[in-house]
Amino acid sequence: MARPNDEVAALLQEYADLISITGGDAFKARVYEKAARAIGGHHADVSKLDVKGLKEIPNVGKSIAEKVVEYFANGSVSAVEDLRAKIPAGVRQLTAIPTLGPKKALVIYQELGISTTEELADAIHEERLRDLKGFGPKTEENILHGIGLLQSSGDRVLIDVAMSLAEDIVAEMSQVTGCERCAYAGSLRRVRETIGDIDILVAAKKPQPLMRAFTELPYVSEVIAHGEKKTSIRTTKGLQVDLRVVPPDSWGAAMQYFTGSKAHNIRTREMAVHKKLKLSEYGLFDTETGEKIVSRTEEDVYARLGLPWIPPTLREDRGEIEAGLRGELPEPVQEKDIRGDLHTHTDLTDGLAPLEEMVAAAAERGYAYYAITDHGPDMAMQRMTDERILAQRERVRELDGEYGRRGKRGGMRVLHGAELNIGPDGDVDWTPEFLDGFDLCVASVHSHFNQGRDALTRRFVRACENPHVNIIGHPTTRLIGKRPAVDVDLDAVFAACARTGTALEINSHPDRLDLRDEDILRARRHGVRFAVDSDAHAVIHLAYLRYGVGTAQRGWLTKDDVINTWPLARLRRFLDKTGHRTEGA
DNA sequence: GTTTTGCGAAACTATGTAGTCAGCTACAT
Repeated sequence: MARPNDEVAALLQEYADLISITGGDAFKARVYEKAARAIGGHHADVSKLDVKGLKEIPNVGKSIAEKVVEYFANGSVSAVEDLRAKIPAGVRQLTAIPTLGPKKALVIYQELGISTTEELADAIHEERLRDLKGFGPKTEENILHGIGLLQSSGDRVLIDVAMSLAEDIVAEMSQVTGCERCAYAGSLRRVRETIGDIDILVAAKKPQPLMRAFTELPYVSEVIAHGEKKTSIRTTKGLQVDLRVVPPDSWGAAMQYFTGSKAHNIRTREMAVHKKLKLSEYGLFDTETGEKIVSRTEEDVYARLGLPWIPPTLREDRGEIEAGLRGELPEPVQEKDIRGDLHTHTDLTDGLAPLEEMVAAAAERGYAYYAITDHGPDMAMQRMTDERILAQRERVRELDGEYGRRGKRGGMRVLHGAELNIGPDGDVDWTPEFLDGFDLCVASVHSHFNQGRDALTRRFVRACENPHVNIIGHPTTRLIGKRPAVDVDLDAVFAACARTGTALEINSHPDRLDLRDEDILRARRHGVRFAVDSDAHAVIHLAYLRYGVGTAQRGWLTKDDVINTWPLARLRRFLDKTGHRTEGA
């Protein structure tokens, strides 16, 4: 079930789109978009607010507040229904076809009555678009190509897939003569969980050799656009990559522009306008004289706007501008702050590498501590027994002895934990007495995802109340693009975590990234602590931590919010939920 | 339509590139 705020945000966004498509007042469309964003990002449940409460949300006035109340009272909003009656849903969907926007979609609907992709394809084949003003043979061809792309996939890809391609392209472009600087930007630099296209920025005096090298990369399947300043290609796997070449002294302004987000850029450019300046990818200019003021570094650009440099992961127009103006921007947790990984597996259960290899790889990463947390026996397919886990513990204690005295930070302590299974009623593996023997326990839901909201909420809360459960693993159990998050009252779970001293995991696996940024922002308001873990099932997975850290940053977390940045002594005090445990290994 | 200003009316509009069709549209952040 979608969060009520998200339902309303989607409805208001649709209304804004419909206003744009029908050629309505541009200001009005913009206001609805702003209100949709504000409500989507609002911390309180808007279904429980009255008109007065709703009006306290920025960019929500009387009219929109009343529409929200109407929506929750009737299940629909008459103004939206009126526009829906004029413009079939299909017309809005037509704009999902690449190269077909609202203007052309409306013309196609009004002149030919077409509102589905199939009808449109037929009309093109029957050459019925030819007579419309603004439509030529190339447009027909592009629309057909766009329909093909839409049907073949066009989906966003997981961040690790995009990252490895981007790093490869950056390395390739950096080799080209004349390339002074090269970096990836866009949603990848902002560490969004999925990536729609890859943005590569190059600083060079002469763009042509770089543009040519770019279009000649081995995995280019199609050159979408090929200009002097910008070239776009599609890879053989269907991912679009945009290359932008700017003069070297525009680097800072160009990075600022190309990193986005779009909403963040609109805000910064608005701020420039208010100061009688103009901000573009080439620099910050005086509007009247046209004189360039700054452009070399992002810091220069932000500073001239009266802002501190804003970390890319915060640039989503979620309050970072206001916080920056107030001097209250958080210092986001960094990968180097992480002292240890608290959720990892070995080949004793479903991991691929033996304990010794995982521990050695962890030490290589410079960790001060590292926890092994294989699955308990309740996940029957893992074939765990008391004997097997106790034998592992013995070996962990030996390794702790070995590694405790060496390593990059004066020794790495090896902790013995487990990943417990939260059963349908909230129970976990093993007896309390047996669980006493672990240094820490992660507990996660692995099955029975569709119990219903109330039962699932009770289940999570019960796990939090268990004195042996320290961390809730991959809390919503989603798999990006494959399995939705469980329907649970997250605010109730967050409150339980804060009350019981249970941390929430930010699982760094690119398939999961769970919790996600928006949930982290909400959980943080409850005073919850977090653990950024890799959930590594192989040595190479330990490096996924970078994505978890990026996600934590997007949730505005600082070092202090994340328990595995803490020194071991402080971590141990946190892990001792009842305050009764004696100091362990 | 909301916010700001000062109670009805004014102000609010991001910027630039490439493509395609003959002035815009779509798209990128």
